Amino acid sequence: MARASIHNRQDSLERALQLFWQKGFHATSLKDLEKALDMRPGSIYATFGSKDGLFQEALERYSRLGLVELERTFQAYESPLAGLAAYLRGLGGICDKELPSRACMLVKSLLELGEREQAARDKAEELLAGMEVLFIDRFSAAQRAGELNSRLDPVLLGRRLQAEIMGLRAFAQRDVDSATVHALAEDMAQSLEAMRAEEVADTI
Amino acid sequence: MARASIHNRQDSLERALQLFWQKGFHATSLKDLEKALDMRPGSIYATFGSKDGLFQEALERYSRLGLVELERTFQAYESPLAGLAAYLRGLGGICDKELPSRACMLVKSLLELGEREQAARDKAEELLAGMEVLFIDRFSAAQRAGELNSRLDPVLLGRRLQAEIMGLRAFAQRDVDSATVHALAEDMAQSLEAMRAEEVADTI
DNA sequence: GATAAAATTGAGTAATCATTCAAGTTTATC
DNA sequence: GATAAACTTGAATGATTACTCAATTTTATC
Repeated sequence: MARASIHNRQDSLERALQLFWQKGFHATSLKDLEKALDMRPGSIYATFGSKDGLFQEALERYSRLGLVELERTFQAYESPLAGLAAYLRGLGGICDKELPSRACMLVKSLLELGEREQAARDKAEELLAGMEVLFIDRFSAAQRAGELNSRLDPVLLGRRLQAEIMGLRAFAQRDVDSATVHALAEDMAQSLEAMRAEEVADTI
Repeated sequence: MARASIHNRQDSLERALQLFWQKGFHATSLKDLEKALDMRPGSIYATFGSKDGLFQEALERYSRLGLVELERTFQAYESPLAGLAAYLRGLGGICDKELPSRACMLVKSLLELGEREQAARDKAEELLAGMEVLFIDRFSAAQRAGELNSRLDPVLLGRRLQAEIMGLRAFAQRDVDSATVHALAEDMAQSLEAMRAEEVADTI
């Protein structure tokens, strides 16, 4: 029948993801991808269709893995607010990890891509919207659990948290000490925890 | 003697700035610049040296104009804290303005540029550091004026504000309503104002 | 108007870009 | 081992990239 793919598709995609995350869409050439994937142009195009298509698949993979880690963090904490704070504190250590970039790949893409890469741009938008929903859900859960004053707006809080994370990670892209980013994340986490209602709200 | 430059240097630089801010460094081609500046390659290179050099000058202009607006906002308010809050609220209207991009050009550059554009990257870093200093100064002034609890760290607050602004503007780059960004900025401004010490601290 | 300095032009460079496809290689099934 | 399907190869494509430079045009001064 057929020849088994010597290059695992997921593995190739992961390598492409690392490269795109580090260098961005425009600065990543097909030559770079050929080297990173150890594949010749024909194979790359047969497998992924186009540079643009490969990039979009990389975006989806990035987002999927990010969501998994997010959910995993949430599940480790019974309190929704504690889960969100823990996620922020985890991001404080982003400089200590060996990552292709400290900035979020979705944000990098959102800021880099223009009309000529509309499809990929839309993809990044869509995936960011998905993340936003998750944050909002957590704040809603916190509210249901009585952790949060019922007058606060989970939608606003979710968006604010997303903006805060975007900012933290963009800031971390600067040439700054790990300790600085840790302190920043800790400060953000404390702001979040300060929203915790002192007493569980009475349900009349 | 000489022929007077028909293209005002500042004017050309402004056009280049608009283009670079909108499309980023890599996606802006010399063809694009030729059209926007109405200059032929020879003139561009005689005037600015290289695409990279032109970009760095554009970065500097962007930062200079940004700093002017920042200082102007601060001077309009006697209270440092009120000035910072007003700047944040002003950013809430960023979607209503016709700008090349809602995201900060320095942040876009920081996230886009790699080792191959090290000089421009360093320039963006340096200019961001300059902005950070301004924010820190304002928080220090607020502390001296007794607006801020003396136990708070102006350095941390300044960095946090910069991260928050980076986040707000990156978020505003998403396909969101103007009202959403206004609400986000208002929320951030209120957080800032909530730091105001209720009473002026006693100077023992 | 002659001269010279400065500014501009635009065709041309070599390199790189994403992409294609005919030919070759590998593998599964008979 | 023959067949066929799947996969890989890599030279070639035409477009685009940043950049150069000899020739030209413009302007200031005399």
